[in-house]
Amino acid sequence: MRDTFQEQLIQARRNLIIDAAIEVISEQGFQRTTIKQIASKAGIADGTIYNYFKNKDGILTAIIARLSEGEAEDVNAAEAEQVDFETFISTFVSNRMAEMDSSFQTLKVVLPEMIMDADLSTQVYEQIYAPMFSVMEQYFEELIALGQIDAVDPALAARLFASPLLGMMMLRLLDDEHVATNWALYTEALPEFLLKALHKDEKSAE
Amino acid sequence: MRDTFQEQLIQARRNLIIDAAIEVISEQGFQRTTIKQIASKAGIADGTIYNYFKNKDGILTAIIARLSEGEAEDVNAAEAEQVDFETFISTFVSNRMAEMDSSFQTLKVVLPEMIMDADLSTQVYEQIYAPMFSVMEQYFEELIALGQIDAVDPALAARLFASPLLGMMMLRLLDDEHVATNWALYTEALPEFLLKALHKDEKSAE
Amino acid sequence: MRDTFQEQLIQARRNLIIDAAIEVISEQGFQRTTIKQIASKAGIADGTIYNYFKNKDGILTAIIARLSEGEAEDVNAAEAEQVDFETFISTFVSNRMAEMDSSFQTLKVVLPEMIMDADLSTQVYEQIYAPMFSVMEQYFEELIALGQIDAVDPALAARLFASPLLGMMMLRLLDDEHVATNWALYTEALPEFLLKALHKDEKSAE
Amino acid sequence: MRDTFQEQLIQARRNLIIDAAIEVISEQGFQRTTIKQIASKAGIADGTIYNYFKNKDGILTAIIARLSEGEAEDVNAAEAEQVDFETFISTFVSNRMAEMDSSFQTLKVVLPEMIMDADLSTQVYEQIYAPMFSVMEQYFEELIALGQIDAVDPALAARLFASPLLGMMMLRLLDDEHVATNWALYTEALPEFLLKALHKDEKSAE
DNA sequence: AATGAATGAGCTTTCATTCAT
DNA sequence: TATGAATGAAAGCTCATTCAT
Repeated sequence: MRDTFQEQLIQARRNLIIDAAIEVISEQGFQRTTIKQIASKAGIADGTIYNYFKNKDGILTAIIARLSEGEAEDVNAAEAEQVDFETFISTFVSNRMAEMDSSFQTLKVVLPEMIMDADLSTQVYEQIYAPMFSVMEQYFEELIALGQIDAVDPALAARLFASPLLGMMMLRLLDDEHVATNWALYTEALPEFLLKALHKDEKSAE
Repeated sequence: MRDTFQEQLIQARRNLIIDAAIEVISEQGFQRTTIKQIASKAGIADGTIYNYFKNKDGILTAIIARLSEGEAEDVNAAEAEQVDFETFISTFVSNRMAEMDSSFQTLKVVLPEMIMDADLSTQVYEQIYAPMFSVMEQYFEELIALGQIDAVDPALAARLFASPLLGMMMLRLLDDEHVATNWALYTEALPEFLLKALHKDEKSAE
Repeated sequence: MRDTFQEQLIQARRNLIIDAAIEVISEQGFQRTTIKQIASKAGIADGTIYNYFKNKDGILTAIIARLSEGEAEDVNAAEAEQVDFETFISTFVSNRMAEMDSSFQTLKVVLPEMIMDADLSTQVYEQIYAPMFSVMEQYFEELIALGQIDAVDPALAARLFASPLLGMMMLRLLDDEHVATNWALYTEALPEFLLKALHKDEKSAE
Repeated sequence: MRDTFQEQLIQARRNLIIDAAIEVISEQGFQRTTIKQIASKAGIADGTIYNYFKNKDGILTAIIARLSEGEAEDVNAAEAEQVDFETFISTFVSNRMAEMDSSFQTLKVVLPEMIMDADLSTQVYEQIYAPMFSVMEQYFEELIALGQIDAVDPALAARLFASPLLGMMMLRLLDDEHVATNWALYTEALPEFLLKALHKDEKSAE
């Protein structure tokens, strides 16, 4: 009981620091951000941070860990529940788009570091994206087997399918104004875009 | 004559340094890369770099400048020549994909910095992407007017159209193995993907 | 109470550094002195200096500030109290000579920088010497009006009056042995020297 | 003949560099001045300077050497010719003041370095000032013997005598405007100032 | 003899990390 | 546990000096 309370306090403190870190780092990058800035934003002293994190990299690791928390479940769910393709797409799109929107600052922190650090990239990719693609590949395999989409390499299909969403993310990260202000519009437009792009071409079947 | 030769020598030296810089920075990021590392990779002394670049940022600027050299021409060309949509897409896709492939390391250097630095992002975005989108928007406006694609906001159409390509870039940057090893395959698959996704839905027109 | 104690600690630290700086700089000049040398002489680490001073120039500024602390008061006092000329001279001389003696090392630090940097010269001059001359000029104007000294430009009189003192300073700075070892003797001799030099020439008045 | 011509060429080159050096150094000090700046002002390449001077310090040495060229002769002359005191003073003052005026920039270069470097100070002092004071001391000894001035330590008398001149130099170096613009006036006023200050006090003799 | 590109030692400054309080 | 002053390694950058041309 006491331990649990203590642990919760510690978790709260860690979260406080992580929140502050994300806010500052998302504006200027991890390297350019100093421990002092993070501590100052969190309203604590520099040294205190080292009671909660081993070192500066530990903060980044914690930020990444937070990112992987809410992932891949609905994909599994969709697959498990055998929802039809159209429903799956719209669910998938709105979930991913909502996710990107809500964790935008975190992505701004993590993605540059992933691009710059091969090890980190591999680690996060295998942890977050690989499982997602794995599930999607299985899903697409089934769809192909069912004849609902054209027969292609499922791995390729999964990545083609994901690409517009990743592209939206890229545009958001690059501060494209139209995308930033019309996020909802893109969330609406994407399902049909994907559906048409992936759906079996009726004419070619004739 | 002599001046030209001198200038060429200087340019060659600058390129040598820029090449070395791209190589090192693409592996560990701009901030983490030291002048010593770049100099060492280029086979010269630290101080020599400052004969060719004002400071460390000057190197980044030069890398960016190199990125903007080969941009936006064929888009203009396509638009100017009024090529039909199908041809335009496949040309556009293969050009962009080839570009991304060849300047991959440079993108690995520049993109993280763009994401982390709002000013840099704006500058590069307006220099490279904005013109591209501007041309594409005009193109899509015409297509809509001609009834070749469904009537939507041209800005949105342009971004939807670009998103799978940007998504491919994202996957490359995140070291997705399937994308990296099958780049050619994706270059082939994308035009049809885009064509179907954007083309006027015949059935819905009936 | 706590704050005051903290502030005193900080002041003590600053003084420690300034003392060390004066000692080292007076021996080899500001430019030639490294932060490492000052820190080493103060018995602290390089970085610690930057907790107390913005940068290297900040140390010089602090040294100059220390110089201006004890200036110009007795001149004002003498002027205000309308002391007779003879008393004024001997007071003025012994005060100035004592001042130069006690702040000799500081002068060795500041003066070369003043000579070499026009901006600094102007700043310090206007802060320290200009007020002194201004008061002295008023004093000499009165003396001339009272017929106690020959009628000359008060500005010139003030500077002539100050010149032997500044000359003594110069000789001290140039390590003249006789002046250095007989400072007290010069302090005694100067008042009469000045009195005779400036006093109204009785014979010429006849 | 050929050698002499060659040597003259070399001397001319050296003088060109020294002139450029004095100009630049007098504005910002020796340390802050770069070889590049001196070379640029002299209209030659950096490396060329090293054909005429061993290193940067060699330039300073040459500047100092130039300073000692025109010294101490008229003092000797005056002493040798047994000119009367009044004439001696006015000659001495105008010579010294003219010297200071003409070699002002050089003094601005050399003096700070002398103050900052004990070895240099000793060297220059012994070379330039010590002989002057030595001759002056002899002169004052004679004057005292002749009863023309009060009996004091000749060394002290010589320094008191020199102090107003050194004070004028100090004021010039510190950019005192009144002194700078009225140099001629001070040259006129100083002889009487010194004469009265040093002359035997008739009243006290009564 | 003149050049100026190359060199690299050495400077100022920053900042992650430690630790006495 | 929280603090923040102290630390010192390591960075970017300058510039006296060298030397191939």
